[in-house]
Amino acid sequence: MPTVTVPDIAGPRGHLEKRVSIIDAAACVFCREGFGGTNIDMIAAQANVSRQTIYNHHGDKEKLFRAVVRDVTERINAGIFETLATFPDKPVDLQADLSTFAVRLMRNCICNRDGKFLRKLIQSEGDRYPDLFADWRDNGPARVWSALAARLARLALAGHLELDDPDLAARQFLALINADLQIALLLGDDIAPEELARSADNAVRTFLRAFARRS
Amino acid sequence: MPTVTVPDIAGPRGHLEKRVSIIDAAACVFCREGFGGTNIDMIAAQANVSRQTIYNHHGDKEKLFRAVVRDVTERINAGIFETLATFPDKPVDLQADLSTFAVRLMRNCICNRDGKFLRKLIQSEGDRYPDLFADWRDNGPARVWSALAARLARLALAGHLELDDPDLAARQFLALINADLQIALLLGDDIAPEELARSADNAVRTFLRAFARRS
DNA sequence: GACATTTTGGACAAGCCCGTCCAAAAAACT
DNA sequence: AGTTTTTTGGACGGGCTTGTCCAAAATGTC
Repeated sequence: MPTVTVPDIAGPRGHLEKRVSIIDAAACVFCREGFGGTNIDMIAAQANVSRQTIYNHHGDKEKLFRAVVRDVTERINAGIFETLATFPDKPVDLQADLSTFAVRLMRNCICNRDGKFLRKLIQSEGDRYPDLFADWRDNGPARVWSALAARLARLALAGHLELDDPDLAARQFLALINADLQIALLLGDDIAPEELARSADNAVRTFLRAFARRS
Repeated sequence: MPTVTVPDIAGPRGHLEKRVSIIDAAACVFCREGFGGTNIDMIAAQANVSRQTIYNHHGDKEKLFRAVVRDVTERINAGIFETLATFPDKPVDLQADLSTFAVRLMRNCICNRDGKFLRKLIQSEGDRYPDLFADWRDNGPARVWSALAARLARLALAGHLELDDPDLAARQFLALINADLQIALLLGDDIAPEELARSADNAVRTFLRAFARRS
């Protein structure tokens, strides 16, 4: 009986190393070329692996794609909540503390490779594979917003902010952070650290103009 | 000598009707499927035209794509500046006037089919055809920002706003407008008018909290 | 060193799609 | 009606890609 290499979630028992190397390379190529523009040979070359090995591990172009998406979304979600944990609950200098927090959020979650990939993928393949992103759609942004909203509400309770609607404030905080970077993000350029800092500073200044407690 | 149908900008003298019908259908399909995922037969079917006719008119898949992009960007730019002309220079009720202006901007320029298409295309094919969007990149957002900034500066001069940096304010105005709609825009959902109005209202309220002249 | 598992590279069939050619039909024009 | 232009549909070659098969090589395990 031919040992069919079942692409289980746990993996057969093949070398994990190759497995992740393939997913990594696939993410890279899929992101650059899109699903339709990618062919397996590109991925094989990028991963330094024979084409057959890819089929052994993942069985199918679409299955591979799904595996990549799962991988990326998980990593992104983890990164976001990790960064949210560094929110300045006891701020010394509200402007400065929120600003560095914003920079962290951008750097770790939005401007990095995974963030770029997810945005691109959701927009280009979102309607073709609705189920693929359904999970992210339901559990991604909404949970981030409410987590951030909770932190902002605490700041309001502590007397630092004046908020009517913490959820709205959270969304607007994130929107302002993106204000100066939208085109760069759209075009996929990378962003210099100073630019990032400047943009976060602008965002937080406006945010506080709107929501800081009037003295 | 075989009359080579040159795909000049002015068109040979073939039926304009077919010409635009093709470009329209192509925009539709390219938007849905991406460049790589589109095949000419889909476009032919959608346009009720034989495949050969498409080749007669536009000669090439890539040329057709470029024509579509040119078409869409032109229409978008025109729409934006048309809408910018309706900016409330003499506001009666600042909140209400800016809010309806924001709604117009969203409806006419960002949430419509062309807006969706351009965003999707820039993100998915932006790096493969850099020259295609170079024009938009240089003349699109920057000019919109400065036009909007000029309008905001006028409001400031008239005593309605307090602005340090009108350009920054313009970017942040646009960012706030998008705050509540980001996911819907990313996923390509259409947005109910009431939702649009509510979101514009939220954005303008926060914008004015930050920038309205302190009484 | 012997055995089991994985990986490799290359060959291969099947399918898809682009772009071309062509002759017949339709439409537009005079 | 007669002529010119455009459109149509179908056939076709060539290229590329996916996924499979297989035997040889590499790698790891006991």
